[in-house]
Amino acid sequence: MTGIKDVAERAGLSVATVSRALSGKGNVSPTSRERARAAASELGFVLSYHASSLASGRTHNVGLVVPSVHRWFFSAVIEGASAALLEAGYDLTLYNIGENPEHRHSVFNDFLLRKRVDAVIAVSLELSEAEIQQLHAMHRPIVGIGGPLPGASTIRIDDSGIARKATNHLLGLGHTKIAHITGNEAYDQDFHLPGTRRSGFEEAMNDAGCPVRPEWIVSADFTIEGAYAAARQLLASAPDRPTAVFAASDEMAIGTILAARDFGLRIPDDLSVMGIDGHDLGNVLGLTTIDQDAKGQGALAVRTLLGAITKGLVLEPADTEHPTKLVVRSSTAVPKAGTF
Amino acid sequence: MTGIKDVAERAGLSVATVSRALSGKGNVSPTSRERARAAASELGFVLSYHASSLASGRTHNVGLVVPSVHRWFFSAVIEGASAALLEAGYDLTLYNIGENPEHRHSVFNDFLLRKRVDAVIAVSLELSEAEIQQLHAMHRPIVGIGGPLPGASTIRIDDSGIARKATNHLLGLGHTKIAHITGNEAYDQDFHLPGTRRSGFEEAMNDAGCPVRPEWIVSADFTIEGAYAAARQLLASAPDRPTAVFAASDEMAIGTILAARDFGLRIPDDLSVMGIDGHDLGNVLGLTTIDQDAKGQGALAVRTLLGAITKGLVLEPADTEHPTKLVVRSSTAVPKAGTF
DNA sequence: CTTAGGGCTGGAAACGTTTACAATTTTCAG
DNA sequence: CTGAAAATTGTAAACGTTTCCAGCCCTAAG
Repeated sequence: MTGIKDVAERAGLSVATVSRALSGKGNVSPTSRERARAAASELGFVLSYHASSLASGRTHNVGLVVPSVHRWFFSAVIEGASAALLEAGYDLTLYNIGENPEHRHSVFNDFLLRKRVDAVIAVSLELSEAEIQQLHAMHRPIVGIGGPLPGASTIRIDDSGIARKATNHLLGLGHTKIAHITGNEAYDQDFHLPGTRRSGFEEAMNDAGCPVRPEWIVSADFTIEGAYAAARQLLASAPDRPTAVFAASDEMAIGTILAARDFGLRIPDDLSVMGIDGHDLGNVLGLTTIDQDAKGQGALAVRTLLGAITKGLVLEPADTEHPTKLVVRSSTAVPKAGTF
Repeated sequence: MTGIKDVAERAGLSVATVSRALSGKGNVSPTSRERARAAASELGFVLSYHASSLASGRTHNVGLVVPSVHRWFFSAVIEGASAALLEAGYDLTLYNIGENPEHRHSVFNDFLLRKRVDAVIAVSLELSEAEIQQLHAMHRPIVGIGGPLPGASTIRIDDSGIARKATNHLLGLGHTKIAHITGNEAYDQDFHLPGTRRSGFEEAMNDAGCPVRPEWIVSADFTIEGAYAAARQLLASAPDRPTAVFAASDEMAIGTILAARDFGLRIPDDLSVMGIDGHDLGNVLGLTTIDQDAKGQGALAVRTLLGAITKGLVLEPADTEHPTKLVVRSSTAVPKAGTF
């Protein structure tokens, strides 16, 4: 394997100068820089990042911790972060926590501490005190997406506000009998995200003077499958059925649409449905939603971190609110006159 | 930061012995091992993987190259591989090629050559000669999933066989007017996967003496959205419509189901639909499919690689066929008597 | 004509491990 | 008990960079 020594020899320079020339740090004369570059490319030299990391303390590697890969939000964040990192020449190390508590434990207690990453992005993770400790023990910048993360910068959307916005969209169309599909306890513990969106929903309803009917608030696990089951129950009681459903995520809205079809309910004629997210499927299904640009959030997290890393700054905790956008499609409409 | 020296000092041993004790390699007396362990945990010592990698040449890190994260197959492979790697104490570095040709180029020409990974898993990537060269230039074991990869071990399913199996399932129910949704040219260039499945379909049809109608073979891009559009065209011609659709992937089958619903076609009464994959949504939609256990394939790839790495063997190219399973749900049925 | 200061360069000391090698101790068959 | 082989241990040399430091040359101000 050709090392930096070979390059130095070939270029007729010292190892130190070659290192400076190739990394772009420090002062090197244009002549030397060019000679180093030429020699390196002739030899097909590529840096050993282990050696480089060991000597410099920079790893050019960012850790991304997610609870799941296949769920829409996380895969979108991964794609956004991945592209941004690739452009910056950084590696992305993926830690998928999954359901297994042991995996979760080892990620926080072993993997992240190995000094392999320059920074960490944690997505939608509710962390225990101990886990937060471990994160900060790395002494690396951290950005949290989609949830609070004490002591770290976070990127989030205005959950309460968009829930109100969504609810108001339905109210504005004339709906009053609106059901809400929220997350279940597990998620609320983690994050309060379902709770926050639910509050937004309730506030908007109250402001409009519409009663919130407890039996029309059902919970699911944020997946299509889960919401499908929940929506079936909700929609089963034919005599008194909501005219609109606001789901706390697009995946749950999709589950609702599928369930509605099982009952022969046409959308939006018999039932208006909307969600929150900007899921790719939304387009096909004509789902009205609030796009939260998950890819953009991933990319923003990367930019935030890289900025801090290259400037060598300590990232002071800041809370960035990511913009969202109401996307009206065909799953919501004015309620049919005389619907119950 | 506490290093191995501190541990050695505290344990009253030499650095070498501590290293051997903690890594489990070489002979160490039980007493010393225990003392080393104790000292390490008291000090909260964690190995610097950079230093370790530099000295040993082992990175405890596997690279995973995928064309996309959000599509079902890839996210499933990622989850399978991720869990297996986590258990083995390995990091997973994700290279998401995406659509951008520049990203693709830099992954093969920069990232992978940085000697940062012990092995590489390439998923469903059609590689140019040059890219294959680059891969092998790493001198690291490689496993390909879901497609041929010259000179490397591959894990694949019997595409032709399962296409025949799927088609036979429909034929067995009594269908003769069967359409097929295949991948488009881009994918066939890459991979011949759509072509192979399509051949399987045609063979089964021919064996059964059923005509294959060219206008009933439509292509899409393997996504729900793409297949939705394609299926709408296919199903638009009401007077002469197939009674069953076999899609080359579950996502395309789902797109078909959504399109069918737009036309008021009931499934399976008016139209039987089946796919290939084992997509999570299949359960909700009652989709009959052939489960290819993508997670399992990811995990198998990891086990294959790790076996080779730990034994220090060169991985001789082998082709492993992963088993698949026909899952009959409610999207396929005997065709209605008298349907055209 | 001095001299301070800055650009450029090379030597060599890190960075924190692993591991070859040699030295020492233990084990055990004869 | 003896010697050979095996087990255990420590010393020190890698691993391939980055970066501190000192030296040199050159410019420009005084």
